Amino acid sequence: MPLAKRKKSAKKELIIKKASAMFREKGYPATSMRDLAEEIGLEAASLYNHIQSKSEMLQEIIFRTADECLQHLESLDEEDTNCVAKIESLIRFHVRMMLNRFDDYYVMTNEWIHLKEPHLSHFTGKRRYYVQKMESIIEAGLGNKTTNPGMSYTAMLTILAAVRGLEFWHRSAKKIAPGTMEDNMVALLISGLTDDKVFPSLKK
Amino acid sequence: MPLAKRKKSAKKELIIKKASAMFREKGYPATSMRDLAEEIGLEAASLYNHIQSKSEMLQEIIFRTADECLQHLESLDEEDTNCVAKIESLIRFHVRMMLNRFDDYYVMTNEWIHLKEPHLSHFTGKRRYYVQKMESIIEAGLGNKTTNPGMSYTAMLTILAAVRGLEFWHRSAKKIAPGTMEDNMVALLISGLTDDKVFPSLKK
DNA sequence: CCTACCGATCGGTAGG
DNA sequence: CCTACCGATCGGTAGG
Repeated sequence: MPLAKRKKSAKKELIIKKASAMFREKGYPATSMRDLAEEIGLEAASLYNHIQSKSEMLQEIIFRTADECLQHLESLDEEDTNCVAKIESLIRFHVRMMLNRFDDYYVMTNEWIHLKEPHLSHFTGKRRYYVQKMESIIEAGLGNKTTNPGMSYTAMLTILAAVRGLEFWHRSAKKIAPGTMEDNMVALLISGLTDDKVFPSLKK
Repeated sequence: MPLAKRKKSAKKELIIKKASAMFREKGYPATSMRDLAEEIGLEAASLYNHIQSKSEMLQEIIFRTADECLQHLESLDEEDTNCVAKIESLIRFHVRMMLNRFDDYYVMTNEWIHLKEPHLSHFTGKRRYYVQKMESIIEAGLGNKTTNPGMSYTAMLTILAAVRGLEFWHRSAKKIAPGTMEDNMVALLISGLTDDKVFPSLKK
């Protein structure tokens, strides 16, 4: 790729990165292209030399991040570890995404409603696929004779929600170290799934 | 109160209820007063005979709901049940708020960022008070010799986040009944807190 | 990459 | 409760 094109592409990445931070901070509809341009040091009109539109940026942020999650899920399939280990891997992956890729992950989980069709359906379709697969991994971990109906669904929702809730920890003074937080989440959520009082049939 | 005033106040409540539903569905900044007016069957200008401004509606929705949560927390103090029962009561209260008062609860937890000062600080102050009190209840439930640092904080975050995550269940086909969902959440989150492998010192 | 500008839409007001 | 309208701001384009 010629130098000029590589530079332009690098600038596009910078713009999208700043956009992700602002979408996270103020929400997509409340972020104006003029705010974004100022943050970067351009006039608003100049942004359009690098990006197509505001909505295109939202799409890029969300689908890139979603595809990373899907890729991790597929890679889990190829491992031959037991199901509890797979659930732990899922928790750790999402916690790390939330910590290391805070803006992108937050925008994906909170701003996807502002996608326009057909991208909105495209996203919800991918998400439906992801959560179903995740639920089936949890279900396999619980064994055949689960006591409560819909518990694998509840657990899947709770894990994803718990990670999303780390937003408040991220915003706060952060008295707890990232590694400790990750371990705490695993302990709390896995122990709930491996507690014999709730799930007497769990295969350890 | 004279009849005319009572009627006007009832219409205000109707407007705020519709506003809550729209703020939840599309987000506060993406909801226009013209959309809201159309939903109710008025011209946009006529809304201002009943409400002061768009932001005033957001404030009313959020602070009313927040005060209900605070009131429940204070009432917990007066009970002399043990700490695990208090945690269970907290979980059940929030799950029910999420189910029965979906729009208001969702707007409070997701749209508070769009409050203007001084209301924004007012809200974050109340929330800080709430979560600290909630954390101290959980900490008391864990006993003095908790194994992991910051576990009561993690548990508090996880409980609140898990309830917020019920949004996806609410949007979905709802194969699981509300009562079952509530029981599942309690089982999953409480068992995590009462698991001797994680918390050997828990006072039951 | 900027100046200049477009049509559309926003929250809200005046006046009846 | 409506008509008519305000200034501000939005995403985006033309033309250089």
